Order: sequence, then structure tokens, then C-alpha cells
Amino acid sequence: MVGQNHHSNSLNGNGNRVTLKFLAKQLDLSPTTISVVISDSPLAATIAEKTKKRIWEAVRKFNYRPNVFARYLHGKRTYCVAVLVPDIGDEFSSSLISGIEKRLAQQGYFYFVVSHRGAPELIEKSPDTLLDRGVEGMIFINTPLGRVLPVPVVAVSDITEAPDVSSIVIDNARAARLALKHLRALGHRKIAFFRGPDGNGDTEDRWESVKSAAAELRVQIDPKLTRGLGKYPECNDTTMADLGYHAAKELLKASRDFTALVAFNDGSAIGAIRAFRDAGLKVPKDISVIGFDDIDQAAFNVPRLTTIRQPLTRMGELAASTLIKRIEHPEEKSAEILVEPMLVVRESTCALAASQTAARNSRLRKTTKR
Amino acid sequence: MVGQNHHSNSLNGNGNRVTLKFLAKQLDLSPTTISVVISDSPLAATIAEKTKKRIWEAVRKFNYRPNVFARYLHGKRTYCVAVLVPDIGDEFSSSLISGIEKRLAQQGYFYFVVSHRGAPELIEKSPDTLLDRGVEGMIFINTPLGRVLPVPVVAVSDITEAPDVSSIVIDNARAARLALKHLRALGHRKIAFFRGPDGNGDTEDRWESVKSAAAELRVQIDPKLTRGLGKYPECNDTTMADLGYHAAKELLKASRDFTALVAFNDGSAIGAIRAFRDAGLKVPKDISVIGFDDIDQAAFNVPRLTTIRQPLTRMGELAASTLIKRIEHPEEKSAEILVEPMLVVRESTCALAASQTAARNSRLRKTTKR
DNA sequence: TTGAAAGCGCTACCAA
DNA sequence: TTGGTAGCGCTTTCAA
Repeated sequence: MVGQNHHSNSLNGNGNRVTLKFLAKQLDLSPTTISVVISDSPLAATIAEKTKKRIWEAVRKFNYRPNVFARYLHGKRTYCVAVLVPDIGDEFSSSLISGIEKRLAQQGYFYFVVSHRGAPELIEKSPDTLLDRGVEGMIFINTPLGRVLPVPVVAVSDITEAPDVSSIVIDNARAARLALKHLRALGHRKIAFFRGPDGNGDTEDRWESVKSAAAELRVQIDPKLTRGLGKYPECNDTTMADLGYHAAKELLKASRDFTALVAFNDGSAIGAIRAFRDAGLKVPKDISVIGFDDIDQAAFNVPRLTTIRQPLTRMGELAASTLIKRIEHPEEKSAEILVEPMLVVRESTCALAASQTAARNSRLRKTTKR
Repeated sequence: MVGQNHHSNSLNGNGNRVTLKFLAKQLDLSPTTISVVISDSPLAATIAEKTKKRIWEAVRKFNYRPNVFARYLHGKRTYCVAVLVPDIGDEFSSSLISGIEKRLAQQGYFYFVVSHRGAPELIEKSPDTLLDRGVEGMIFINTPLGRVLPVPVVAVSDITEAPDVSSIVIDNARAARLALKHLRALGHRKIAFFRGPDGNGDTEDRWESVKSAAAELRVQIDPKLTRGLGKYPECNDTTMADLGYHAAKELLKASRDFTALVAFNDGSAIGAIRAFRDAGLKVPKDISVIGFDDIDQAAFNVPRLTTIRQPLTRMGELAASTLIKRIEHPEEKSAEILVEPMLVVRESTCALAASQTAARNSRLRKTTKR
């Protein structure tokens, strides 16, 4: 029958489960004494060294492992948290989770991950199931949280600002300014934009930031030159590169009167570059492209991607340590943690030199005819 | 105090935990009756419809949620498994996990993931900790399993063939033949090779397969033209692209007398392409490059990557469903499951035309002088 | 058709 | 310095 041997305890030679009671009998001590020693409770100090040694020896000998569930029953800590994410597979999430996992492991925590692919029903129900399973806290990555949870919550790139949620967010205002200033300094004025997918936690903030930065630097945002990247949850069925690829194609169909693109992230930037090349356009010569995130592949792309770096792994670590801090010190207040972006100049952007303009225009004309 | 409110049950209006006992009192029934109904045990059939209805209503009204840990204590199923992987962040693992998670979620399973970054001690200890936490099975991705576990195990791209482990592996013999045949058909004879990192579960098998395929198709494997990609766990500190990048640079330093590269996977192929371009070489004109896997970014790379596809997401799904099958039907035997690879021709390989050879040679000479 | 009682393995309290 | 006892919340006989 299924479920028969799901008890974790080892068996001793006689096929008996090795429990506290069993150990107690072997050692001729009471279960209490052993429990105290093994769980290293304050009382352990009062137990004779010799007894302790005997106990530990028996533990090793019989390979005793305390039953975790029996412990949980007493409301003890589970050292278990959960990570909710739209899709575990994309570059953004996986870098983040990589950082989360690293810190969590260091501190001896386990974690469940549920990737909901944007399904509202999963997003709604998962927290309860996770709570049932004893998680002591949750990290929401790009996932809307509809209600107050009885455990600490840290949000990364989140949508809704539920009260009492610590959130880790990139300073989008600064990020946008960095991107636009760079392009502006290179002489670009006709700039196209990708707006993120509706429902993505960074989309609104980033877009507003881009708009302010544009206003500040006096670059026009032409609706003809801006494209959205779909919306959740549908956009989850594909990759960011694919979204960027198609958005770029549409862009080209509508207009070729731009010299640079500010993508929503590196994935969409890479897709866009692919589309531009397919249209016979050179990046950066004809069109400069800048992304956000600095995912691993950005540095190996052809051309190497200029981007606004978000330290994703570090953000993951930060999310995890913030969560742990809140779990272990519930009295401390939560706060928003701003992460500083950084401009990484590589090869996908270049100056719009006057000399290049003629060649570029001819190429544009040529390709337009196709 | 920490750990006070980690019980999952909801509270009722008076701050009491909603337990079976509580419900029983409300309904003036015994806990037994309620338990039987709620856990839908065979006995439930003998309970009056009306009683059942009353019970379910109360469950809803008080938002009763059975305490999972109390249940586990009785050796009931946990519907929880574990996934062990070197690094959750790379393209290979994350696609795989994406598939695993999808199938698992469909079947109502939760999972822990532990990414051990190749640390032998973690690999050694994790299974026990996971067992303690009640996992009913484990999936090992590219992770050596040193011993027999008391729960079903499925290995993907595994190293050691422990007995009674179901493994999902790509048909490397076929994959290698596909790759070499393709190159051979394009006229390539001087071919360079990347051998995978030592310790990677596919390295040996793939390499042996490459050697046989080479022998079969009469292409020489020149030691000067083959490069390893480091070894575990060190190679885990970086990306496959980076590994490929450096291997390609070394390769060029040693010899330029090759017209094609069979990389170990797409990541290393992409890195190699980057290195070739940096050396002024064109892909595929000067050097054709073929990868393995067909990761998401392969299709957006410049040039689009020709590769031997492993259906990673499907392999993940397969791993999960195999594991579940073995959990739920322990009597069935485990077996190795071979997955068929497929050649995907894109832009990174091309024919070694006689006409190109002259131009190519001159380019090679030029770049060699640098 | 329902209920009482005995645990699952552990911890906590109080007594010795 | 140690042990007895009473649960944690649930399931599972067995009895009513």
C-alpha cells in the first residue's frame, strides 16, 4: 500500500523504527532526557556530560533521526519557506531564485517553489496550501498578493503593494535616467520603447520612470515608436526574446524613423536585435539597443548587450535574508529596499555620428523597399 | 517567541484554533465522524448524507484546514518530492525543472529543490534531510547518487547508475551521429570538439558517442582540436557560455586548422561563437558551430544556432510522471528511458564550399598574425 | 450510522 | 540531574 513507509525514521536491526522511545529503552533513560539533549533545549545544560555522550553515541549507532512532523505538531519551527513565481524557467526568475536559494541554504532553510504561470486560481490558493505545509514565510516574485498573510512576505518586482510586505525593487527612476542619458549622450533623439507586459511588477514603474526621464531630457516619446510586450498571463507562454522579436517587427512595420530602442529587459532586447538583423539593419550601427537586467547571456550576445544592470542574484540573496530576518525578528518593521541599477556599456549602443547617418539612411531606404 | 504561530489552522472568532475537536463540538458529532468524512475514507460511505452536508458546511464556515503534520504522523502521504540539481539557474536545469514542476503541479505534488552547486557534502546529506521532511521520491538532475534510497528515484542526465533508479537520458549515440553526419555532409573534415565538464552526467556518454560516430564517419578526432570544459564542481561557478568562450580561445591559440566545432551544448556553443567573432572569424562562414540541447536562446542567437535538440521541458515532464508512477505503483520496475534527439538546422553551420576556402584561408592567415 | 479510546513520535511541564 | 505525564491534531480500530 502506498504511504506505508513514508516515515523517515530509520529501522534498527530488528525492523523496529528508531524512535525516542526505542532509544530510551536501549539507554535505559527516559525519552524526555534524550529529547532535551537532542533538541539542545536550555535544559540540556543540566544533563551530565557522560549521559549526553552516551546519548549521542546511541544516536549515531542507531542512526536516529527525529521525526520532523511530530516536532511540527508542537508548533516548532519548520525552517521552510516558499517562493512564488510566474515561471521558474526564465532568465530573470532563475537568477533571482539562484540567489534566494543560496542564502536560504546557508541559513538552513528549505523552500517550496510554486510557479503559477500567471494562473489566478493558483495564485489565490497556493498561499493557503503552503501555509498548511508549514512555511514560515514567502517570497513573491512578480506575483500579485491579494491579501494579508499570517507570515512575513517579501516581494520582488511585485505588483500590488500589500501592507506589511517588504519589497525589493530596483530604482527604476534612476535606471530609466541612466538609459536615456546614455542614449542621449550618444546623440540619439528618435528613440523607440518597449513597455513591459501588462501585469508584470516592473512594467508600470519602469514605464512611468521612462516617461519622466524622457521629459527631463527632452526626448519625445512617440506612441508610434512604443510597443507593449503583451500581458500576463498569456505572455508567459513564450520567452521575452520572442516577445521582443515580434514587437520589433511590428515596430519596423510602423516606422523606421528611430535610431535607438530602449527595451523592457535584456530578453526583449535580444529578440529585438534578432529582428533588426533579419530586416537587414545593423545593431548598433543603424539602431542602438539597450536592455535592462544584465542577464548572463547579455555579455555573450552578438553584439554584446549594453544594459542597465540589476544585480539579480544579489537581489535574490537580499530577498531571502530580509525574509529570514523578518521570520526571526517579527517585531522589526518591513520596508521597501531600493536596489541601485548600473549602466553597463557594451556593444549594442553607439554614437549617432553625423558621418554614419548617410550610410544608415541608404540602408534604411534599401531595406524598406523589400 | 518565534514558532508560536506556525500552526496552519485558521482561528475562529474567539481565537481558538479550528481543529477537528472544535468542529466536533460545534456540530455535536465526534471527531471520528468528521475525520472520516473529510479524509474521504472508505467508511465515509456509511455516513448519512445529511451529516456529511452539515460537516462540509461547517468546514467552509470555519475555514477548517486539517493539520498536515498531524496527518503525516500516521504515515499518510505527503505528496511531496524533491529535485536535486547543481544549479537551478542555468538554461538546461531551468527548462528541465520547468517541465518537472508543470507535471508535478498537475498531479497535486509539491516539491523541494536543493541546488548543491556540486558540493559533495550537500549531495551526501540532502537526501536524508529531504527524507526527514517526508518526500516520497526524488529527481536527480546531473547529480551523483551514491547509495540506495528508500524512495523512488528518477535521474536525468545522471552520473552513477545506482540500481533501481529510473533514468531519463538522451540517445547520445544518435545525437552524436546526427551532429557529425550533418557536418560531414556539409563537407567538414577538420572538426574541433568540446568535451563536457568532468563530472557532468552527459559528458562521458556523449564523448564516447562522439568518438564512435567519428570513427564510423571517418572523421579524425585530433587531441589538439579538442577541449574539455573544466570539471565539477568548479565549473559551476560560471556559465556554460563562459566556459565555451575560454575553451574556444584556447583552441584558437593551439590551432586554426579546423572548419567546424561540435560543442558540448548550446551554452558552450554560444560562448565559442562569441570567441570566434572576437578573433575576427565568421560563423558559419569560417567556422561552423553546432550545439546540443536547443535552449530557448538558441533560436535568437546571432547566428541562430544549429543544434541537436533535447526536448528539455518534455524530459522534465517525463521525469516527473515517471517518478509519480513509481511512487504510486512501487511494484512496477524502473527502466531507462531513452529520449530521441533531433537535428535542428539553423544558421551556425554551412557548407564548406571550395570557393569559400580561399577567402577563408586568407582571413585565417590575417587573424593569425595578430 | 456514529463514537470512544488508543496511539503516531515528540516536547513541555512539573515533580523527584 | 533525571523521569512521569499530558498533550499537539489527527486516524484507526473496535464497539455501540
